[in-house]
Amino acid sequence: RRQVNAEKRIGPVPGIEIGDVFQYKSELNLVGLHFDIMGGIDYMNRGDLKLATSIVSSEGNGYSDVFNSGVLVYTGEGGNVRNDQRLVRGNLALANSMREKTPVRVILGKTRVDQKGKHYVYDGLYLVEKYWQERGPGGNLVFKFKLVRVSGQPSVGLKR
Amino acid sequence: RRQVNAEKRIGPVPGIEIGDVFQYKSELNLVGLHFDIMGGIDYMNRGDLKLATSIVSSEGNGYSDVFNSGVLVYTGEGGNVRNDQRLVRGNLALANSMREKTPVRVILGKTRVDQKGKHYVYDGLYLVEKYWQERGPGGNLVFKFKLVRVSGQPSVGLKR
DNA sequence: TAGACGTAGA
DNA sequence: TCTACGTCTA
Repeated sequence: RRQVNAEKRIGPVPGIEIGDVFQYKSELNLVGLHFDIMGGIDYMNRGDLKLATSIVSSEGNGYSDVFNSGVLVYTGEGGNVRNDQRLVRGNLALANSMREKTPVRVILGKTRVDQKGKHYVYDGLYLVEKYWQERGPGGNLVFKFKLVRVSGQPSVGLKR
Repeated sequence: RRQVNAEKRIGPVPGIEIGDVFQYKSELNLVGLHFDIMGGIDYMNRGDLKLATSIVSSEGNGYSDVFNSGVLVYTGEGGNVRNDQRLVRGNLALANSMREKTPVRVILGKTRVDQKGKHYVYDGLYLVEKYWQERGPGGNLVFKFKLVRVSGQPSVGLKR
């Protein structure tokens, strides 16, 4: 019993298709889509450079991500009402992914219809187009990352 | 993608053998051994009666469970340094299981050799022999449940 | 809406 | 050691 895809990688994961649905975030770990069992941003090292591998955009956690037709504005991690987010860890990895033009897997966490927990839909590869800082609801600085879906990928369509 | 054994039950779970090892607590959920993804005590209703289905005894969480040759002294749930544990939820279910003589699946959570997380070993069916209250390290009342392994089951032996 | 013995990587 | 957008049941 080891994960099928135990290796962290950038880009598609063999055997996983766009629109695949997972019941638990831990399943994302098992199949190799997203190894960070709690965090929303997963990344790996290429030499000394942290590069993002995948992000999970979860509904209803107060992060006010914006998702529309292949464009996702994703809120960075860390910080709180009294502390600004810093360009480290996952935030740094996303910034590097922009510079290096490496794709990021996007998984959308959606509240179930019965409101019990979430399910997760793999939405394919995105590129980080830009990022900036803005004030969060508590007044602290948060990072925002604009990701744009790589064209030519099948739409999720009815499976979602 | 639904769990293989989606039905809560008392007693053995089809397809699961003593000594089976699981890498994540969420896998216990997937296979139907233990549905409560966070809690240590899982239970179900038989009519109005809560009965325990399974417990996870995790090393290193400060619960000072005692495990020796088929006898487990398991600490109840709830309470804290300022509040006594109450005979509700999982604690109540274990007490009822004693009275009704219904078996409880026991899963042992063991810290990995590399100290990174835990793995979980199914140890078979136990019966609650007695329970009592005692003072925890913080002075509050906690429940202790003495469970005894049902005889005639294969030993875990080398698989563990 | 609260409560529950969490987990893996940096 | 700390951090990380947790998740399900009653």
